[in-house]
Amino acid sequence: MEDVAAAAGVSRALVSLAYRNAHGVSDTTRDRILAVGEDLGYVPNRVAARLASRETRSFGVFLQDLHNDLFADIHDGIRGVTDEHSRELVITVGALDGTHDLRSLATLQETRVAVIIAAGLTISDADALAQSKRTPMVAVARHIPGVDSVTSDNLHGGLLATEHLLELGHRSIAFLANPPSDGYLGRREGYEQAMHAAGLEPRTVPSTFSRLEVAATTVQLLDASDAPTAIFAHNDVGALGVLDALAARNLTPGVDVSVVGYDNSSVSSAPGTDLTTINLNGPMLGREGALMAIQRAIDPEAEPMLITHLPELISRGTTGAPRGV
Amino acid sequence: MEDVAAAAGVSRALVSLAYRNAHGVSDTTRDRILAVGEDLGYVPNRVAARLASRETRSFGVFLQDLHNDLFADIHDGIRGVTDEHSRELVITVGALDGTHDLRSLATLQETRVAVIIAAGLTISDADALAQSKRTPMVAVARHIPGVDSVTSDNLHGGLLATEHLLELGHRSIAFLANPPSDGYLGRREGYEQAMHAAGLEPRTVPSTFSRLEVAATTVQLLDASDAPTAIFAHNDVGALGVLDALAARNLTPGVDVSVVGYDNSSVSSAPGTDLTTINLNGPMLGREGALMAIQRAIDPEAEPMLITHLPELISRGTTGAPRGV
DNA sequence: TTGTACGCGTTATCAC
DNA sequence: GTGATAACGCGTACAA
Repeated sequence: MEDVAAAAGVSRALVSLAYRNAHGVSDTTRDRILAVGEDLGYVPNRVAARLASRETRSFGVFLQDLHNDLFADIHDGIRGVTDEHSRELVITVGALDGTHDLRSLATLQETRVAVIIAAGLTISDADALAQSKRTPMVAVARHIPGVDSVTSDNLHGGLLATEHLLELGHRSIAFLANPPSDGYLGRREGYEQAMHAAGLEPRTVPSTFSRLEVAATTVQLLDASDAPTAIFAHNDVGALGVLDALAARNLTPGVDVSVVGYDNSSVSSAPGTDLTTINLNGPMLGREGALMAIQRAIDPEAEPMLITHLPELISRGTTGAPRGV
Repeated sequence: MEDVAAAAGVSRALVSLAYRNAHGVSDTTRDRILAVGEDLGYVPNRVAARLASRETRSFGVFLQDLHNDLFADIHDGIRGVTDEHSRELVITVGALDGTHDLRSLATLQETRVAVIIAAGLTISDADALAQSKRTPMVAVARHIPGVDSVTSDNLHGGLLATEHLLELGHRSIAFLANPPSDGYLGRREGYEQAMHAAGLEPRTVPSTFSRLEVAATTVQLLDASDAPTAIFAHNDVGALGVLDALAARNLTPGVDVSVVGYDNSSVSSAPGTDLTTINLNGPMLGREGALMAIQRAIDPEAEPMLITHLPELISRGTTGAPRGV
């Protein structure tokens, strides 16, 4: 930068202003400076810029699992907003078993991002709250009390999914549950409430976030003497695992066994998948999360914000009446 | 940091060393320093650290499309290596239409990463080469002359896929091609060579990287009077689009129409998808790309490196003999 | 272990 | 309105 300034016959400060399109530098001088910079192969150093500017322009983004299309949807939503507001994104990725969450958040904090937009955190409410005291955080797809959150009513979604299956005539409905953790119990509760309301005994089968493992669990379930006629999976990735298991057993989704997922991630609408699911609307959650982050960056002291959407059922081809009804 | 040093009764330099687990700090002092830091709520500033250390420890990662499982695979492979070597990752994401590539590379360059690991770049060879002169680059899943590359022989893969279909007895085989660009023509050439060798006329249908758009193109193809009996898609995402189209027309993959993908991204092996494909081995490409980046960081002047794998066919359920054979 | 010169911009504060 | 000067920001590295 020093060199550019010297070669252009101006001060370093002016070079800085020119590169940032700041006003206070005449068009002619700016063009000249940029031309000289180009000539000398000067590339501004963002690290130095961040340090010097006490950085408030970039947001951290935590995405739990790149193999889950929902997080690609959320990322799309976030970037749609941040691109428009010319905010940079610092992205970190979790791990399927949730062991990366705290480390990723620490990284973002150490990078001094203005706000962390976290999608799919599996840490406890308490840990998340503590974390958000240090660097403001927006939780996406999860409600964390005391922390800005953009979420959807999971209990309601669980009710919708289960009631849909009940209305189709199913009585033997299993729920493939994710590992229990703060903030991810609503779907299970919705399922159990709906079952109880129908006078049925819930059948909650513990499972994981891995498509393969859900498939394995489902195969066992299907092979049992009391196999359910319908399966509600805690998310779409799980539902894909269920569909895998049905394929392995040569069963047709929606005919032999009904399947409901959760998320409406973009894969679920593909004709070849055609999964009945609950619409979480990842792109919208991402957009709103980013907008909330912008608000939070403006006023760090404001009360925690909360947006809760009411999810809807999207009925597609993987659900139908049980055999013999 | 100043405060921590004062409170612990040591110098700033020692605090720095303590936080980096560097040797030259006695265990007791380090523990004391960390305790004091914890007390004061001190969080080291990575931005400052990067600037001060003239940064050579972090790698930039460019992933073209988060909706494509291949890039999740590649990311997994990269992180497996970089976690072990305690290298940080700065991640940027492209856009389906390739318009984000240059901007993402510029961002990584401005962030002064040691090496950029780029997966799925769609810019021209010339642009990529020019870019790599500024910041060393490793191209993953693509060979760029003059740039470190970890790739797979796409022409060979195209041959394998087509020959597989020919051996099954297919004569009417269409290739759904990606938009033409440097470095992504091998699969098409392999297809065309194999067709010519069999005395058949290639039928290359232009398409895109979007699952939805490939599905739409395929539906048209299936509805034509001269619909092919087999379809080879330029990648797995495309093949999923083809499967979508088959589902929409109530056709069974591997029975009514055979489908071959390309990548063997982790979705393709799911029992419910069970896609015949060419194994690109994303996790391995990622690992090798990361290892190559480490080499490159050590010796920026070494000759460009190139690893080319010979891909293999993975025959699964979406291919079979054509009807009537 | 410590002192201290960096690294590389940004952002007041001024001068014309 | 244009441009210059100089004081930061926050660690790291190297000599002492």
